[in-house]
Amino acid sequence: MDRGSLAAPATEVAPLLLGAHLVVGEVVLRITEVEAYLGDTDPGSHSFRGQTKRNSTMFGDAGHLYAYFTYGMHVCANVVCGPPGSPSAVLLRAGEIVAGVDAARRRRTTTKSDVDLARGPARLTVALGIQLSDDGTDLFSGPIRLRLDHEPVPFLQGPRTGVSGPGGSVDYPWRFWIPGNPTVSPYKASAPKRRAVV
DNA sequence: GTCGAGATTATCT
DNA sequence: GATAATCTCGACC
Repeated sequence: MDRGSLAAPATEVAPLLLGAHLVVGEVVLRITEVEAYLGDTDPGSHSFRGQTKRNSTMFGDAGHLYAYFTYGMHVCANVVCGPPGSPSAVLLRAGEIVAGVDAARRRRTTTKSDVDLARGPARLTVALGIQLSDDGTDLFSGPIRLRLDHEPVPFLQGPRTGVSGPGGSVDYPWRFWIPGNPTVSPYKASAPKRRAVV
């Protein structure tokens, strides 16, 4: 697999990234959860509203890193995919540190367990040391490297829970994750215990 | 473990 | 001035 593998719709690239390794310095992350963003189809995407200076990277060539600030405090990392002109990307939501745990944990002192080191989009970037200045980095020649030489892994896919309402479901949050992995986001549909009504 | 509210800043209208 | 692809902390079960 190489850069060409990323020149496909985000919904097809997303499962390819599951189980892939992202190498940043001495830290190696195994991707366990991603989310596909098709800019011209998903209203939730930054690019849906048109190209701006911030998301211009997402309009560029596949195989580049799209990093952006969110909520002022956090950085999220995406892998740009699809052919040029298609503002699609895959958001890295969660991962598992398989090497360089020390370096990752050093950056995230608030985190206790190794599992929590990269459980979450913003946490992931902190653990890897990805900054806003890394936006546009080539994932095949830059300091941040994406390795797609892994074996295919089983994965699950599903829309956001609770949005299955008829007519009102304009949301298309294509989420892909590796089932059974502890690093996958815990906050999903969680059925309310038996507390009072919501 | 699960639920609810606050924090904080770059970017866009 | 309003918004946002989130995280953390405290409280409850």
